[in-house]
Amino acid sequence: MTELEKGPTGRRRGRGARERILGASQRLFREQGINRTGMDQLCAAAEVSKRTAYQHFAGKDELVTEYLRRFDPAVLSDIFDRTDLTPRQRLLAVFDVPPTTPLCPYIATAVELHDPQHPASQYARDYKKAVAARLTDAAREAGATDPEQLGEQLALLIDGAAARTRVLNADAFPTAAAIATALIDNALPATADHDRQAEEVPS
Amino acid sequence: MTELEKGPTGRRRGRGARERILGASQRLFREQGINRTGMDQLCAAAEVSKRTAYQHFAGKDELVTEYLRRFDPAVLSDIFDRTDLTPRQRLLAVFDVPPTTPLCPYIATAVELHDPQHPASQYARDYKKAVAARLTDAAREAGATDPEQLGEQLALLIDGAAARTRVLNADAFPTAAAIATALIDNALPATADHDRQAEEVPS
DNA sequence: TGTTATGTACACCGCCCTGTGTGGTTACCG
DNA sequence: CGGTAACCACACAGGGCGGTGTACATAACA
Repeated sequence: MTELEKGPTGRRRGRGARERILGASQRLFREQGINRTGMDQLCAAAEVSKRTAYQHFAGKDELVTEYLRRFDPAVLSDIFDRTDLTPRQRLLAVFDVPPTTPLCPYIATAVELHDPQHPASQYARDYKKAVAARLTDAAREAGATDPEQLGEQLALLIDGAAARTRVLNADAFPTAAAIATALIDNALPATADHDRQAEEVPS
Repeated sequence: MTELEKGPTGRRRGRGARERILGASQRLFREQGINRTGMDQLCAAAEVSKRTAYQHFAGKDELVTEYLRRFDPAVLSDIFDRTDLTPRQRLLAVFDVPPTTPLCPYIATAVELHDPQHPASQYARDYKKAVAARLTDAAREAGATDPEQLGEQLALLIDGAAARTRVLNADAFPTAAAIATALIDNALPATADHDRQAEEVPS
């Protein structure tokens, strides 16, 4: 269809440049990092002229910020909105990340930009707080004695697994899951048996 | 000064430009990040001519690698070599980091360089493994049922606290310490009481 | 004292970066 | 069919980057 209509240089013509730019950002920023990905390369990968890119985004900073906002649906919501899991299972499902994930882009972006006041860094903070809040909700739902503490602890485990996976080049999420199990079992003394039975027969 | 380095002929070398360069690296790389610190600025801060810097280090990559090697004595050894602490106290002392620490430079470097094969990234991996090994040793000394698991878990907590502190701009080490306490109490069922008493009267 | 390693001063190179100017082309929509 | 918004091609500015060339100064040692 329209994909086959190409210009002199083989680039796709037509509309939807913004989505192509953001798509290329997802791939390149994760694979190569933000600082090592130039706008030239990015525009080439998106099959978009440089001029068009700067008509959609005021600058690279704005593009980076917008790039970070496109993870939420896939990561946060998909796990927490599953109703087929018990609250306890939901708390643990966060650690069942497939090894395809290179690194939490929020941490990577915050480190690469190195400026806590950068809009993208602020968004990363907000996102991390939102995840902790979600975990706290699930912990409360599961009947934890101190839901806020457990939520914050599990959030730290996620970040620890992400950072350690990056540095060691080896999956650290199983270790985090083991810690999470111990913490949850400690925090849910009364309903632990019931929940563990529920895991055997999810529905 | 007392810092004497031998040349090919065994003679003393000069006035410590190398040390000044590495000192400036410690400050600037941590404060601004590696990618955002140019060699010009670095040499100016070290009060060293650019030419001299490139006579001591083949390139920025080599300087970065050497910069990473200068943390070991201050962080790793100082804590683990304290004999006035019980093994259990040593396992927890790692989380008593003063809030002056901006971020674990090993994680930051690995993320910034973004190349797992870079010598500095490899050294970061080695260092993280060494820390985990030290923790495992202490865990074994403390009589943990599975020292390797506990060591790896505590190492993950350290990295989690570091990463989270960076992203949230708030100290996450207390949370990590709380988790560590729970894990240690779980892993040291028999000797827990003895160790806790030993804390009251360290020597 | 003279020699040599060490360090200085500073201009300079080539590269890549973000970002723009200009003018032409294409797709959609009334 | 005509208008307009979106897009393209390409060159280029301006600056920072890592790294070098050249010529000179100094400190330590023989």
